[in-house]
Amino acid sequence: MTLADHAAPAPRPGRRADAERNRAAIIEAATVVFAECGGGVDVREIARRSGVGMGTLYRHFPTKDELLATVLEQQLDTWLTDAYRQAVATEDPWRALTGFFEQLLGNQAGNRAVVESYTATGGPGSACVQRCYALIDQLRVRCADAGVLRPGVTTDDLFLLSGALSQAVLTTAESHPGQWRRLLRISLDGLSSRNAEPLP
Amino acid sequence: MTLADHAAPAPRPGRRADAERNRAAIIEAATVVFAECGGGVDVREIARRSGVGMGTLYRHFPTKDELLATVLEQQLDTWLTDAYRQAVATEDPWRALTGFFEQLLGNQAGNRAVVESYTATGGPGSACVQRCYALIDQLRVRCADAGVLRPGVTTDDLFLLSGALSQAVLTTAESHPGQWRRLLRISLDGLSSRNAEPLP
Amino acid sequence: MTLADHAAPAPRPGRRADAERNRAAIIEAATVVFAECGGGVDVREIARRSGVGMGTLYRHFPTKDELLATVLEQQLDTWLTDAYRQAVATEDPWRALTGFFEQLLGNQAGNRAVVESYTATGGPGSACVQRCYALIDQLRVRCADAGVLRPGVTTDDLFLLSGALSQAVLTTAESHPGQWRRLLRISLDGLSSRNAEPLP
Amino acid sequence: MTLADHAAPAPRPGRRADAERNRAAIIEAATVVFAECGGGVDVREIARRSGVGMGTLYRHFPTKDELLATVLEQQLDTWLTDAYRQAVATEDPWRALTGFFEQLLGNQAGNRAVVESYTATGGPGSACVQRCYALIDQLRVRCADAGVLRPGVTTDDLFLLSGALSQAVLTTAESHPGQWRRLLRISLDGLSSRNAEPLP
DNA sequence: CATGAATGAGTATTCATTCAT
DNA sequence: GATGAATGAATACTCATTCAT
Repeated sequence: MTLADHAAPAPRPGRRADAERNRAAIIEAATVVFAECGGGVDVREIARRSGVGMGTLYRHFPTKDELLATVLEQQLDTWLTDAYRQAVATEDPWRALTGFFEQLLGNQAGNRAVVESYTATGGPGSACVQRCYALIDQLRVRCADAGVLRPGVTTDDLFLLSGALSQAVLTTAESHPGQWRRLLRISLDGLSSRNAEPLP
Repeated sequence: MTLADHAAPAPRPGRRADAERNRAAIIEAATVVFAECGGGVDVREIARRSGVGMGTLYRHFPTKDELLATVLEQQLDTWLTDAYRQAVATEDPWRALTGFFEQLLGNQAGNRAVVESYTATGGPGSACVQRCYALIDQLRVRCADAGVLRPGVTTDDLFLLSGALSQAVLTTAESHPGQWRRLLRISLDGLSSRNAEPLP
Repeated sequence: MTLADHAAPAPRPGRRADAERNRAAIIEAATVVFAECGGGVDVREIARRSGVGMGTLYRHFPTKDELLATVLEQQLDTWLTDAYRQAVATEDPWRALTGFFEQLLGNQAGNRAVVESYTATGGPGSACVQRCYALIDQLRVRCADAGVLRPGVTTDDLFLLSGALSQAVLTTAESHPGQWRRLLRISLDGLSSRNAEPLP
Repeated sequence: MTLADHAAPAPRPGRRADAERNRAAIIEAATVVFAECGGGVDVREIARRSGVGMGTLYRHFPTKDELLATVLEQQLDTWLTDAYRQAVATEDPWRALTGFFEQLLGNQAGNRAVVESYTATGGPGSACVQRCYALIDQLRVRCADAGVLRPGVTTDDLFLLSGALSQAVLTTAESHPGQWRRLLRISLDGLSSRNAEPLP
């Protein structure tokens, strides 16, 4: 898997320029609106902020859910790409893992819809979740090979941790921004090989 | 603070018996329904399962939110009472803290509305949150005094952790029940005084 | 089968008076509106003319289709009852059959929705269609026993004829009202035993 | 009136060839789609099956109704031409009339839009209806002159009969294909001079 | 006081038609 | 001329809350 596979906005050939611009406007507006208001917002609000009519919106995304999914996937994808880029550039396996979490979570601050989707299904859609899972798995293996990871820790554990922490990120987004970093540090310390007790 | 302050149903004087019975029935039904379906359920479903009419329901709780809050408060109150009872009965401060989390989270397994409320406001309502916060504070102090708690850990940290973990409880309720215990163990290990690095 | 089974408006016990009044108002308005505009009308129009809110309408009829079906059934039921009453009171079997058709079709003049439903499914709903079918069957047997009916004519034939003629009733409702009676007469004459050639 | 007047596609001079080809493609697709799905189909479906864009479709037919009318006219025109050809080739006036109906109705089997249009306006559009009416009139006169037609039967009667029977054709298209022929036979027998009673 | 019927603004989605490319 | 993207009013249905019985 390479970075380029996901970072590009995927310009479809033979597509009219303004259509592509509208599609982008819709996604951009939806990203903001979903993040601010959660998945329950009125579709009209998104259309309004996109500057397009309802029909246009529904031409590009045949369902509100599809739009939501697209936004979530793209959002998470961007974050994953950023986080992964930094992780591979980091020599120390443990720092790579730590940095990955920090970056991924830092991006989610205040994004209601993403966290909601974690709540509902355990992930915003299989394609993207799988990628996230795969990345975490890579990082876990590096740490395990280096002997810095607590024995018995699974990728599932790390993945679940990311979900739980994104909840914390959201909860504290307004009242105590940044407090989640303390929780992250605590959890990661619990994951270090210095804690050798078997997990339940 | 004593247990009795909160555990009793607070019988209001001059209240007809059947009114009290209705109120109890509403809360009982709402507890089940909110837990199963989340805060988004139709109020009618609650009225139906309570066996009372809509008017009665709205006489006791002028708003859906008020009913939700009441249910959450009572729910959490019960759990806190249980958890606290066990905590005070436990000599070892660390075990007391551990047991408290375990019991509190174990109760939340599958309760959609409670976790949702953590998501939305950072807590299910001030009165109850304060009590929870106070209990956690007591447990933290005991651990800190005994020197078993990582230095610098605040009550806010522990409280936020409880919220994050309830998210994990819910996420895995159906697919991987019990996996949250591993996360709890990891986090708590990160809280032990064996990890002495300062938190961010 | 007796007349009373269907003619009564079926007052449900324990039902609030105004609810029943509303239900009646809705059906009445819907009957008019569906007849005038066909099944495609906006539900709001029916609510408006009923003098009730949308919610009330949907409380009584959970679906537009259900309302439409109810109206059609009741409409047809009333007509059937009228037509049947006259038929049984008529000694001569052939006149009974003739009168039945005449009365049934005469009622349908200008009712768009009823004819539409015949178009779509071959009948406005099984319960009522079955009754209609059964009545026609009775009349057919009487005629056949009396030897006045063309041999080989089935109830299906008569039933289909009624549908085809209701189409004619509607078509000519405004431009040539009453012309359908000529068609009815022609068809019925073709059904008399004076025409003995076998049907295809 | 000759056949050639109507059967030809009326090539408009100064028209580019591909425009004419598009127009033909649209009509062809629309014919199929309207027949299958009725007049309520989405115009897009027709554009899709035509292989042309919406703009092209609306350039040729400024309105959906206009397209529908065109299709119906051409459709009926073709059928009429066929039916007429056979009618003039038939010596016996009664057989000519009978064959005309049979052929016309046989073509309509399963064509939703045509029957719908009969329902709505009493005919698919004046030009074509007039031709149909004229043909029926010719056949009626032949029969009347030969003394095989029931006295008093008008062209209006026959025309209305054709509409009523097309309803029957559609109704039974799927469940009892061919049953309409029995009804046709019955009605035509009612039209024979053997039935001499005056019509209402 | 209990009941549950009534309310009506709000929501996602469709489709005939127009217009920029 | 052709294309198909954009438009936006229209439509069926929901649900928190009120109020007549």
